[in-house]
Amino acid sequence: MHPEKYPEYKDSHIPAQEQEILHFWEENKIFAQSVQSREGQASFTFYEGPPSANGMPGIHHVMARTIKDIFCRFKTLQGYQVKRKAGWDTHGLPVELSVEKELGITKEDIGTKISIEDYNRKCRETVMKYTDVWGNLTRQMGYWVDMQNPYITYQNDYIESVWHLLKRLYEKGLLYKGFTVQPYSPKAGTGLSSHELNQPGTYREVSDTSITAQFKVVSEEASAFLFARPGEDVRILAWTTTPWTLPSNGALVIGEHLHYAKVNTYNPYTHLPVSVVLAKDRLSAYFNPKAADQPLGDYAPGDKLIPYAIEQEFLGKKLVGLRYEQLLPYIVTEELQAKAFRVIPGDFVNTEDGTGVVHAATLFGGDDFRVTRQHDIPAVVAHDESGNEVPLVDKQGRFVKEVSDFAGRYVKAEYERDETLADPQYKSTDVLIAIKLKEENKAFKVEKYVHSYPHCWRTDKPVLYYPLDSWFIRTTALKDKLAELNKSINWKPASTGEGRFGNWLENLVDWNLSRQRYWGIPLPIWRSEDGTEEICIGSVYELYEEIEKAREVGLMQENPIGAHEIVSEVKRNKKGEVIDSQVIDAFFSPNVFDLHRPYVDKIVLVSPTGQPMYREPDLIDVWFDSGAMPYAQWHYPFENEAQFGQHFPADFISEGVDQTRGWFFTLHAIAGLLFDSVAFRNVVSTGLVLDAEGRKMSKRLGNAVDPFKVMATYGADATRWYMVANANPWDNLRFSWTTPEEIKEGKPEKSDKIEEVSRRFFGTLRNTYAFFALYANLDGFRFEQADIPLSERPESDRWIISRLNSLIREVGEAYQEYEPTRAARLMQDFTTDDLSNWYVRLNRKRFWKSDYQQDKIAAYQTLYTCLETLAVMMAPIAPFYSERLFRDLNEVSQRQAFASVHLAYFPETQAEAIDADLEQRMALAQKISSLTHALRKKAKVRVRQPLKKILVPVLDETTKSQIAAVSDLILSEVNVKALELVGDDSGLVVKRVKPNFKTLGTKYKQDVKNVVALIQNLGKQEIAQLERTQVLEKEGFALSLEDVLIQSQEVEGFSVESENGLTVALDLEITEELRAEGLARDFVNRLQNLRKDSGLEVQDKINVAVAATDPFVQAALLAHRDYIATETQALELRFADALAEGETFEIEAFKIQVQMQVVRE
RNA sequence: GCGCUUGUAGCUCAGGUGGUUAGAGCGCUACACUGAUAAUGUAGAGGUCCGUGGUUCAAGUCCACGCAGGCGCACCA
Repeated sequence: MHPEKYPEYKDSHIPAQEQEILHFWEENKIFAQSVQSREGQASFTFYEGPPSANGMPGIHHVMARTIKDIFCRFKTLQGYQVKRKAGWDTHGLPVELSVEKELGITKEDIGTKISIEDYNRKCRETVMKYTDVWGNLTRQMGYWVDMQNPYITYQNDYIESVWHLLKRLYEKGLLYKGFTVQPYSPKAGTGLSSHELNQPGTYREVSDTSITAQFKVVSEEASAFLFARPGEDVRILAWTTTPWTLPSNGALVIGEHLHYAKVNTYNPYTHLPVSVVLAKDRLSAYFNPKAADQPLGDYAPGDKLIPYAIEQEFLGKKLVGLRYEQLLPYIVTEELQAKAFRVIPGDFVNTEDGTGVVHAATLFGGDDFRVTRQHDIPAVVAHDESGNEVPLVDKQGRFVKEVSDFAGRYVKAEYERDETLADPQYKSTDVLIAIKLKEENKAFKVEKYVHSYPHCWRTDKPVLYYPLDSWFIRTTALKDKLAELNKSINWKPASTGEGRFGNWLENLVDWNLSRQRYWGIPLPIWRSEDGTEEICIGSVYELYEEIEKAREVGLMQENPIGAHEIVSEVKRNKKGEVIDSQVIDAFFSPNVFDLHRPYVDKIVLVSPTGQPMYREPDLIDVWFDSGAMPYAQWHYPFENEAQFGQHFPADFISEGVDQTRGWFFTLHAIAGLLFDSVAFRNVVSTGLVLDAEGRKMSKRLGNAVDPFKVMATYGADATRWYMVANANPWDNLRFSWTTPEEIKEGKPEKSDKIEEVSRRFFGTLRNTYAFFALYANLDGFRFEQADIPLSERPESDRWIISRLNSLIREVGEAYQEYEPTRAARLMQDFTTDDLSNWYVRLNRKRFWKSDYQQDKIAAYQTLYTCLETLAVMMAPIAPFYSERLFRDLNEVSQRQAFASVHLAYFPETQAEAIDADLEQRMALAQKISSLTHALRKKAKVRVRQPLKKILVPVLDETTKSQIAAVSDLILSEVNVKALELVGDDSGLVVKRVKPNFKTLGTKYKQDVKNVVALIQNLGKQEIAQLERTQVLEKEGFALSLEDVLIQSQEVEGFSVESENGLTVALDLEITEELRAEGLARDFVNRLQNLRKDSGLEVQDKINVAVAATDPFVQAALLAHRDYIATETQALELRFADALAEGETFEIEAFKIQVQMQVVRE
């Protein structure tokens, strides 16, 4: 059984309708069907970037998920099988912070007030706090993703896959232990996160000893330009506020584009002549201008004023590569001599203070570390007893023994005990270093300097930037490959791929995996205490086996991971005695063992030489978790190997642009490093959703938009459509809408774009459907007849079908190219402009007037086809209304075998139905109609008044025949009797020429202006001559026909309108005959209104009596009696002298009495 | 600071490879239409194309330098 009638809706509440559709989907498992029905077809792989269920979803999630949904649905319509597994990101700092907030604790309390065990248990509970809300959002917005079997990053299977990947990296030599330079508090013995460093009060004004040191330039070929005479002492000046880093100096950094100067002067401490190099902008800080004119030779040691002379100036890049002598040679190695002590460029150098030259100590500064790495400058290091490389300052903040002069001394006075500081003889290390440098002619200036410096929030002591152990993935080793692979990825927008992502890859540094935290995937590496032996565990079973080894040597009492189950086969004789027993197999059965901390920390393994090995305490970066999802979501390689193979790499992913260095990178890196492949082929990076003022949405500002509220007001479709159609997904979206409360309060000045979409697009589409349903139901049209061939349908039908097919092609291409905005706008324009405003408006009469014959059926079929096709094409963006529309149509017609639009197939373009010429003709018809309307308006002649003719001057034959073909359409649209095309020969057309700049520009260059003036002043004869002979000589210029555009802009004797070269003239003369017809039409109009006001149904018949005194009116009505009767469905139109009762119509100056009676059958 | 991105009408956005009158929708104003009617159509007003300089016969479009907003990076997830 299927319905006979198309549903007609009165006063429909859209969100409620969407609820109905949700129920339909759920009851009939449409989502599951949309996947199952594509079984065996090519698969289209989509990866869901896991959201953290730890926070509430915002409106931007609707944006991101709409984009994901669109392409998954589109590909399904194309016949691909699109599985989409949901996922949850469950680890990481935000979870920890929210737990700490909830419990009112800090990181400090972990291990004391709360055990790691309890803390992690709390994290596990908290992280899924909002899953219900997320589930609701997913459902409400119509986002189809498989929430039944999501991957969850904290699950053991997931962790095991991650471990497997880490082990593979380890085996390839891509996982190593190194260090990063981080803020470090020697007194607390711990690194500080930037979070901790951003606490109020950590940055304080302190007064430090600052030293401007002299670095002696090595005289060689590259530096020859600096040496004015043999044996000259040339030194580069560099300034530091941390003198304790000077023994570790490895390079000097300059700004390539900064200006530097070489100055001849004397050292203020040793009084020796010296030539120093520093930034030109900094000269005034080091030299007194009063001494500028003083001859160098006049200087005597001890003089207050030290003379100086600027010898030469140059750009910083000239200094790059120069070598200098090591300042404090405590550590001397061949490698250092070969590679270090060079001038290198750095983009962070400025001339606000110092000398414009920055001293770099690889291990004691973030910039220093980065810039020296980039230029392959080795770090200055000592060695401990085990031969490991160690920095020149130990973890307590003291110089190591190699720094002989200061061995064992704290590098900062603040670290000393109070008694030590109380000693009047005490001199800080900074000061001692300054003294030493002064004595050795290596200091140019020493002074106290007040600046802001970070302090540890726990000990109040200054922090050091210090190298701390970290585990890294050697991404730099495969940098080129990653960049190469990136080129094959289709990025939307392309600039994110080439620019943001491409640059990131170019400047890639090794990926620091280490996090000193509690809730995350533990690094599966066990190490002996001396660091000489280590093992990386790649599976739960491997861990089991290693524990067994440890158990054998007594390091572990039991094996918490699992057990081998020994299965024995025992044979007994009849008496029940054992005659044979045999171990036939051993199965490993894992225990329920949480792979998180603290449990894994308790596991001690044994090295091949018998040393105990302890787990490296770090957790891994949660970004590795999410980057591992292509593998770990399937528990690959332990299970689902085939599944994985089929679904790698992804065809499509999409996330916010802020994920560029996040998920996009980690996916790419892991796939590139381990699988020599991209992880995704197409990626749409979406922009941000901002508030109406362009500010970022945040809880703090209170401008966050609640997605549920928006959808409850306008429904998911309008919200989705608005987001897609309004701007490209990669542009930021200014989300503007008016809440129901604001409407009540009356805030009309705020624009509401969702409402606009809802009304303008969905409203029009609903109206168009309602129009169709109304008449189709009356006529019983159920699309039972065969399709009427296009050739037998009228021009306007063929036109809209042609437009529809063009639309199918364009929309298909737009989706295919991941341009959803283009697709949405195309469909929107088609619906409002072509379908509703032109096709339906022009063809209304065919639906309600004529008999139920071929022409009418053609009209129904045409409109039906447009609506149905539109429903399928818009389904990816507006899954709800498209479903409603499709089902409302299809339930009656049963044309398609699908219960849901989402099971249907994307329409194919019928190339033969596209008629470019027809589309051009119709465009002309639209333009001419519009111009005619404009003329009527100007003359204040109402549309119901028929007019005699319109004149259209046309010069070329193609346009002529095109207009002729659509003249009937135009005439009925504008209510004019005739359309006359006037050609060249009529003598009515006045021609105008416009310069064609494209040809003129290349031909005349500078003379263009003169030629243009010439062309604009061409007379009638000259234009005619140019047309005839193709050329015209005037004032020395040889014009050819292609240099001008000829247009007919006027018609003699008529008022005209023109646009883009098309001109229309309207004959405004109204004959008596026309006037009578106009009156009849007005009469019909009034009568129709009366019918409607009286509440008659469309199909009701009436009898009409008219009393009109004026002879003109009588004659007019009589002459058009049949017309009036047909239009108004009057069975009888009777004329009377006077009527006792009834309505009075006022038309022009006439009063007409009318009585109307319904005819009941 | 570095990198990416955006800036066009009151609002939201279009404006291949440079071509002279810069467009659309909404909003506003006026008018029209009235068997799609809590719809619809037509027209009008509304622009320093962020600024400055340059290239060019010609710049919203190309180049340089700025200004403003947004995002990312600066070892934060």
